[in-house]
Amino acid sequence: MEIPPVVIDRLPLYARALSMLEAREREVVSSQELGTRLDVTPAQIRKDLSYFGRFGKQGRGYNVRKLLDELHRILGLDKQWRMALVGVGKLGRAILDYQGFAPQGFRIVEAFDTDPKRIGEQISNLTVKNVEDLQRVLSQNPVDVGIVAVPAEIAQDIIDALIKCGVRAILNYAPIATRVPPGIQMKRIEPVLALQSMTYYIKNAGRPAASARS
Amino acid sequence: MEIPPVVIDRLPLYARALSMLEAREREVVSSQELGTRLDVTPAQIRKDLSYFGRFGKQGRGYNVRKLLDELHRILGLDKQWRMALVGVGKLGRAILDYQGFAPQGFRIVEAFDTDPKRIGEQISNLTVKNVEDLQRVLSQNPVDVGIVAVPAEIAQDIIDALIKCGVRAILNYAPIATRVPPGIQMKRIEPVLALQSMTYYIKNAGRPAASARS
DNA sequence: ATCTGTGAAGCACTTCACAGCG
DNA sequence: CGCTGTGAAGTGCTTCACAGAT
Repeated sequence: MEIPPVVIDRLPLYARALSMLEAREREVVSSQELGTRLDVTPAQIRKDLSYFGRFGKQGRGYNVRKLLDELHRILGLDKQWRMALVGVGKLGRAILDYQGFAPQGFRIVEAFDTDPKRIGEQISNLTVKNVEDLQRVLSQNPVDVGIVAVPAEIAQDIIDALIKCGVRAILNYAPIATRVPPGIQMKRIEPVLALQSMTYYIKNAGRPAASARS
Repeated sequence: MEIPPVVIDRLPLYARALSMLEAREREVVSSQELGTRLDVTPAQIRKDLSYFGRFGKQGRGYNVRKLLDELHRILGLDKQWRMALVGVGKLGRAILDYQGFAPQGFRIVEAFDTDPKRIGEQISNLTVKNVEDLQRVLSQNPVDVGIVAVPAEIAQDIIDALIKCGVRAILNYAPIATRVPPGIQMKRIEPVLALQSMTYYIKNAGRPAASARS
């Protein structure tokens, strides 16, 4: 069955909410309650889950632990994922420092750059390697995901190189439209675009006066 | 007229591509070419633009400069936008350091934290202030946008406080579902969720063998 | 000849509403 | 009685296809 991409995008959201409930030792949750927490309609949640099976009990709701396990399995979150970072400028360093990936099973195991000043440098237990060695390094020790944190001008080349090395998913921080062949996943992280669409909605509201508002 | 939100989300993308073309002194571009660069169908681009007016010339295409100006006006990018950052941990510092906001007219003019060790610290020309003074500081000198880079546990409280201070748009880096009242814009930056949905598609492909691939 | 602007058709996603199970 | 699972209805977005402008 072909599952709508938006559904796949919501599953991690559900998984995260369930993790939180599990940490609080909640045993059961209804689509109603989950929906209120996540700002998603209960019908949406039930429909989304129904693409994958029947995980609930009528009259009761969903067993938190069981549903979380199912979602992890469905999303492939029951494995460790190896990632390579390309670009260790300011942004790249912040990504290496970020404590949010590892607890979810995403480990950065290689870091690359083009700048001779950075190559060889030790950051967060990794030695920065030359991008020219990307192919050699990754063919000996493949990774699943590439994280791109290079200037826009070279982002497409880096992405092409990563894909040649067998990377199947790319998390792209470079602010530019890039293309990947079919079958390769890519998601962009674009704070500026996010801001630029929000301004559309707030541009006419007028900044609140310096005095007002409680 | 009510414009589909997805349309608004694409406009900044068009604007960015046009900026690039303008920098290369391109005068005219067709929906066809723009679409190829951005991986959007030409019909989509024409339809999107048609919500706002008639900007093209039949048989020729769009004047790059003129269309870019129109998009800037439509999106409210012809102004400067004042932003306040809350949370100056590792992530917050990286955001303060980020060179991508200012050139697009987005300036971080205040930084707040709860940690006494950080309050008073000078980072990137800003003095970190106490979150308890948020209300006082922002009522004297309002900002348009709040950037939230605090731990998940306090993100909702911070968001509520920002909205009380007249902030109308929020860029949220905290990994948690939060709610905003109607009329307030919020976009989330969630690299982990992005990874967790991509794994669904690649989980069965099998990691390439250590030797293979050219 | 080329490329826009746009109704109409088509497709994808969401919500409804209720049968059926616990 | 409460809540799931799900066809069917409804909504919103995308693509088609072509009239019309240059």
